Amino acid sequence: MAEARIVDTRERILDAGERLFMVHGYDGTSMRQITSEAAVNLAAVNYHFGSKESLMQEVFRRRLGWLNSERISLLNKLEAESEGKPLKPSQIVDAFFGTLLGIAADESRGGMTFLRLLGRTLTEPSEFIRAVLMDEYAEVLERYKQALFRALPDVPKAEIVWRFHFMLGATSYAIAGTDALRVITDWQIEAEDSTDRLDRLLPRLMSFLLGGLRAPLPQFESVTVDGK
Amino acid sequence: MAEARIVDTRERILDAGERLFMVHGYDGTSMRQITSEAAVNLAAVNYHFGSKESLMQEVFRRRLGWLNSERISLLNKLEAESEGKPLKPSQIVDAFFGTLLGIAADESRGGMTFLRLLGRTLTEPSEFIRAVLMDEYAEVLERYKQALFRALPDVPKAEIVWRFHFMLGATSYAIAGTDALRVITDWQIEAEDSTDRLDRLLPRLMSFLLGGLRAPLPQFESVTVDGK
DNA sequence: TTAAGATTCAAACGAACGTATGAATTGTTT
DNA sequence: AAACAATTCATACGTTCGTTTGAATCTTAA
Repeated sequence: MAEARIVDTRERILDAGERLFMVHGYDGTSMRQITSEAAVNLAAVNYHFGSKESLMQEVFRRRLGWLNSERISLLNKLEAESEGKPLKPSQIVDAFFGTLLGIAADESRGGMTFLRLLGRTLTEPSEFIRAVLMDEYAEVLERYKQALFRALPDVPKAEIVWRFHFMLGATSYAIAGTDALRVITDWQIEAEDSTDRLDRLLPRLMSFLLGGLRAPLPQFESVTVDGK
Repeated sequence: MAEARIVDTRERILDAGERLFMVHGYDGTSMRQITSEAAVNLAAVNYHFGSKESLMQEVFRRRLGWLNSERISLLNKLEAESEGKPLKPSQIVDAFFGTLLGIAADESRGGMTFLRLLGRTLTEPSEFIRAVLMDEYAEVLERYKQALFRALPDVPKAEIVWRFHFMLGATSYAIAGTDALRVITDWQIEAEDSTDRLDRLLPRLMSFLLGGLRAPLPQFESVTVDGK
């Protein structure tokens, strides 16, 4: 069976690349590491994907395609059910970030490995990676932005955009930095095993995000660094 | 004057490294790029710093030393003034994140360049970089964590730790990703010039962070993705 | 069974990497 | 001015990088 072999090789490369890019970053990962971990020949990456950059693109495309179409159809469903009335902010936030966090427990969608790769990549403004993310994300972000505008008609649009931005940051960091911060500090987050921690991350994060989204609007006059 | 020359060379290297590490990351930046931008000889980095890794360490140490001692003394001052009573959460958040954001407008402390480097580095779990950050950050994080515990005696400590974590993420992303997200989407955040945007970032972020910090506690039972 | 196509393989390519060296230059001290 | 130390410089070292190549192997189909 030729197809099985091809798929195996391609997917083994994608899996290895996903994991290694997550741990060491794009520039910190070599083709030899990838092909070695995937147990394929060095030339296989260039044969199947063309180049290292194309491999990175495919690593993202494989996961983001599903994630974002899921987000879109979830939003469509919510809006269909609401019959023209604005959605609740919590519904929107839940749909966007809940779908994302749901990947953590689903190894077939990339699991924590892909989530952490995505989290760290959002702060790496490498030119071609930004292009890939922009390509995959533009439509989804626009749809959710508009939904939030309708859900919060009294909040200035600029403020909503910023707070969406902050929510993305808190989330991406909550995922990507989970281990990093635990090492940076020696915080003992009580005795939660890792599945417990994961189960509880979503409600914890959601409370935080909604609290931030619905916070009182800032006052811009006479603001100083020391808060006086 | 020999000293002036030494300092010039060292600082030019540090400045160039800071900027290039911010743009391209550690692995994506070569010594030849750094020495070329700094207009010094290729061997100067190894002469003055010993290695590329040591240079990276020094780039952080140069800025984090001041930042964190500032944070500590600010907290000391606040606690001295409060005469044993717990601080207000907003004071603590202001002291920690306000000091950080204050760097943005202060070129002599690194400005936006260093802030964005710091932001993107927190999601890069490279071994030796983590060690540097841990070294510089451990004391400050512990002090502020304890202050938050006292300020919010009714909130479980694990919850506070998580929310501090989320706040760090929102902030780091707000800084590091400012341009990235503006490119990912084509959001027009009205007609604010960049200094206006910077002036308003702090109050905007602070409102969001405090809203998240003081949000209702999450309910862990029967939580589903769609929030029903 | 055999020809054609798809995939894997070992080996090599030039380029760029971080680092080291020893001579040349500059600055300081006597 | 001479001796000494500190710094800069051009150059080269050995490695590793991403990519390419052409032969070998495997799969599919006539």
